[in-house]
Amino acid sequence: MTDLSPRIAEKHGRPCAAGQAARDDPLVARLQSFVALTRADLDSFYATMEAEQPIKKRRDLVLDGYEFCKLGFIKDGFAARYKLLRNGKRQIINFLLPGDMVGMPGSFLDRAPNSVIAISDMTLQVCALSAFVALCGRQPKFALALSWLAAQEAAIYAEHIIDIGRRSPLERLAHFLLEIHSRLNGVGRADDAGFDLPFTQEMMSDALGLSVPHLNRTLARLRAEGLIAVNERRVEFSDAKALALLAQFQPIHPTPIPFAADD
Amino acid sequence: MTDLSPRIAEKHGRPCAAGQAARDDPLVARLQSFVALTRADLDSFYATMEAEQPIKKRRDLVLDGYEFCKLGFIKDGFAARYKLLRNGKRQIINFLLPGDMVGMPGSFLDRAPNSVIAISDMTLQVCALSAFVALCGRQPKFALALSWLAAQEAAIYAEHIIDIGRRSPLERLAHFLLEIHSRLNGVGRADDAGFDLPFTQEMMSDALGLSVPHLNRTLARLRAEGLIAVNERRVEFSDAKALALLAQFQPIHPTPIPFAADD
DNA sequence: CGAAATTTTGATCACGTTCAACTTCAGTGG
DNA sequence: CCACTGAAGTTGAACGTGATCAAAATTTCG
Repeated sequence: MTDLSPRIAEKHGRPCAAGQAARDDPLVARLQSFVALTRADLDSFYATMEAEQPIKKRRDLVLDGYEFCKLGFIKDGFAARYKLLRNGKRQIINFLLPGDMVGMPGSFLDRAPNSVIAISDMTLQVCALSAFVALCGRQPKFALALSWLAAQEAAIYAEHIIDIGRRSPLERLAHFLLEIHSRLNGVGRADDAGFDLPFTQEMMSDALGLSVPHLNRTLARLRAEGLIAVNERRVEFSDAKALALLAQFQPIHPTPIPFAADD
Repeated sequence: MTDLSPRIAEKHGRPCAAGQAARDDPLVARLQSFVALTRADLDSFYATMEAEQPIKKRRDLVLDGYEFCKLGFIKDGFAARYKLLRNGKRQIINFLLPGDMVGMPGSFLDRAPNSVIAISDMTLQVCALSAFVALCGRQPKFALALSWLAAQEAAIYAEHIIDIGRRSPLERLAHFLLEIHSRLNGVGRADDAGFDLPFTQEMMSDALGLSVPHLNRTLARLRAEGLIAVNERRVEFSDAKALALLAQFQPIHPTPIPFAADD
């Protein structure tokens, strides 16, 4: 029904055009795990983008309570979605990594339900939500891709609820490290052995619902038990097997969009 | 681009056809808050449904770790999305109310990341994910609607993270009651004064990351402080103002899908 | 009605918070 | 080059909240 260019004949799950783009665009890398994108698709996608914005560390990207109607895709850098409470406590809901979306769920609601702050220098691709909607009208696969991304987001949040609600601090931290590693790995920002932690302990404690001292001790315990090794912000999984077992970690993999026959 | 029947001429945000359907279908009631649906739209939507399934209380709808590729829409009754951990603890991620979706996010991943169980008798409208995708190819507005629903889901999860992570048990329970009330109200299952609680205290404690005794005491405290009144499973908000202040509750309202000119 | 599930109450204790001090390190300007 | 500053990480001691376990009271349901 849509104008799928017949140029690509490959089977599902193994797209497609533009290995080029995939290499420098983490979002494309993510999308290609569940939807085939032709070069034409990518072109019309990039055409909806307004600009590639550089963002300074510590800049607020979204403000809790305000209307927000852009869609931002992180090309590089890190951010945190959080909420500040009356009592001064902060809960980090999620860390945003390359390939993640900034306007979700804020742009879909009358006002953003939380804030987003850059925790490193970033580069962002931005478009108006209405422009993306228009694109979806022409090519429904993008609307479906959006749903798929949103579902992944929800699945990640669900794990965070489980982390904070019922996992012990040790399991919680183990699960967190594995999750971040898995997500970074999915966009080519980590290797099998480990990754560079882009967060401070204060941020992690605010994400995991712990106090900073306790997070610190818990991290020390993971080290003491020989599960991880940390130096210079780099985390190595000394015993990935045991760590995954401790955390009961199940990686999140999207299923390909089940297009009927063609595609 | 899609066949929007010109039959309806009303302005945005105030749809449209089929007040009939809206009255008995909570999903339609929800959708109409952010997308205009013609009678033709509804017809093609209902046409993708396989069946209207009655479900018995305590039935498992989705099993953690198994592939699941249906989309279920709750017409009536209640369910809980949860995860069972090795240590026997259970975390309820979300309660599913009339108008909620069952296959989110399970059907979008290679395997469901959590289980869903019916906590009352239910009636469910079910379709294959692939059938819904096909519908979206013909009418992109449904794909967008799916994204909007997913974004709402994510926003609700985000609040749960904040609840469990950084709100005191009292604030947490207050927030929970207000959230459920607001969601029930949105599909015509509650009045301004209060609502019928369809959950046991054990379920609520598993949702809020508390022990049953502590949840019970916290509930008693809300009563003692004159914020709510409970009898026969019915919750009345004696002092809704104070309750919302205590919980820092901000209701979640979707913004209309920003279609360009027409529609 | 009887059995099972749910709600309520009580006593004890462990875990994680809080608060405080100290260390380490990177960046900056004198 | 070193002193200064502020941010981040580390360690310790005391306290309090909420878990745990147990049992009774109450309600629901087969």
